[in-house]
Amino acid sequence: MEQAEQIDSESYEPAYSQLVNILRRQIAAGLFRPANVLPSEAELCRRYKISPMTVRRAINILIDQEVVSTVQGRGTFVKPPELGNATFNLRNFKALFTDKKETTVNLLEVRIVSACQDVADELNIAPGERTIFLRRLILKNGEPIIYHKESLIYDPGRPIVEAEMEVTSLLGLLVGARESYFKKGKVDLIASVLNEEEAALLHAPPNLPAFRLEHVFYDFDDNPVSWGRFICRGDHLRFSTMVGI
Amino acid sequence: MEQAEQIDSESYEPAYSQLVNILRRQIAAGLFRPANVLPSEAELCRRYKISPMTVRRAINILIDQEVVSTVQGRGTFVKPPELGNATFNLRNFKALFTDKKETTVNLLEVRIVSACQDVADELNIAPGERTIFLRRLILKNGEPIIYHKESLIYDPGRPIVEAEMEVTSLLGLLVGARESYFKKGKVDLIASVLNEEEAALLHAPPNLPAFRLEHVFYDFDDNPVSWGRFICRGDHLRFSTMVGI
DNA sequence: AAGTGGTCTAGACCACTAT
DNA sequence: TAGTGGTCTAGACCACTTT
Repeated sequence: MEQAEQIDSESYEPAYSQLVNILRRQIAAGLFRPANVLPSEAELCRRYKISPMTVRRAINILIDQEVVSTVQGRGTFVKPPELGNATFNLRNFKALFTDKKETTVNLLEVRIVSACQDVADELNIAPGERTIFLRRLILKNGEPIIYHKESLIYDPGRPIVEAEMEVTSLLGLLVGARESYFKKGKVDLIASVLNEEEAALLHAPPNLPAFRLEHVFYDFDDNPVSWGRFICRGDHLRFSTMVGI
Repeated sequence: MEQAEQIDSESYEPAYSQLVNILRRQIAAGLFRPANVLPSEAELCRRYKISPMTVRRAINILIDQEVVSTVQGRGTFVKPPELGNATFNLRNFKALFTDKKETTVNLLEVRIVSACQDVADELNIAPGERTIFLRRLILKNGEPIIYHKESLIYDPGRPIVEAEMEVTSLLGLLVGARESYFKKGKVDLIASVLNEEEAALLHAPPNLPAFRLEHVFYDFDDNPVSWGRFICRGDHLRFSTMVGI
């Protein structure tokens, strides 16, 4: 039969990973179709001469790749691709920042201001309390593509405030290139259009479609520390992903 | 010391999962901070009286939760939360569909049409070839919230065409509730605004911010079979996620 | 040399499903 | 009862880093 592929125990690639790839290839080739059952784990052990734990590990990986699902006592089944379990990540968004030759960050404004109502709500403080307000413009090859506004809790005792002032610390938010005083963050993606201010800064027409990426970061006491939003021209950013194999 | 928590081998919850939760709680509580090193795997074996494989499994889960990272020979380190590895899923989008009491789908149009240039490009056929063109309106509590346009390869020999005609098959795309003739799909998320047609159908003003969710599905020969887009009012949909713990 | 993560084995035992 | 997935052990061996 078509059982040509074997696992090379001498390979640099671990056995479980080889098996993942073998099974993915077989599914992609149509050997197993959605709702079909895969060979049992015991059978896979025999075929590929590996132990049950190694087979199990491979299956577990396929499960959280959403390629198969298992039913105890019945078997392992190929899952059809579902639009509903597509996931989008910020790789494209991050790529706009990470090329340091092409990307520059302009700090437009840093001010200590009294929190207005909505900032106070987001940061869980009383209106009028002092916050640090930052505005940044991210340029790629000299062209502005992202506008960032951020409000930070003002607390002289919290070293993060000083660090965040630096323009470079923006990268820290994105790729966590340093020790962090944050425990967690909440991130929202919202459909938007450029208002007058944003359009002017981004050299784009008002009402251009845009993504708004809002973020709130929390410290280890679960208090919000930073609230901000990225405004991204819709014509410079799209999220793309695959479902299935 | 604070080593109160132990693993209950009688529990319904597997040991590896218990350890994942114990470590997550300890990190969330600030016991281990970003850039700190976790106890070694051997140490965790001793502390929790479990075998190396079980500890390893827990660590692997924390790794792909992006909570920790490992360096061979050095140790396991707590990762700071990073905006850049936020991922968005379509749970909110799916939720707009799945409540069958509140949701109805109106099939506005089904026609066999000659493919125009852009549809031909997407479906990898010659312009003028026959395709099936569908337009659907998804209503929640009687209010239109999503507009769907789809073009399908017309091939009498392919049973999917008949199945796709049914309005209910839209759900199949989303949750894969049936056997599938698709191998994979490509999904794009794009910032948009409503045009006149969309605005009229969705009872919304033109230029309202909107998400455009484009999809192409492929068969097992990697040929595109379906191309379409969902137009979603931006005020009815937002994507939200967390980073860190 | 000692300590760390990383892979793997060869079985054991359990829970569930089919027949 | 026989076959399936699911968990777990107690070690072995390897690659890497630190001292």
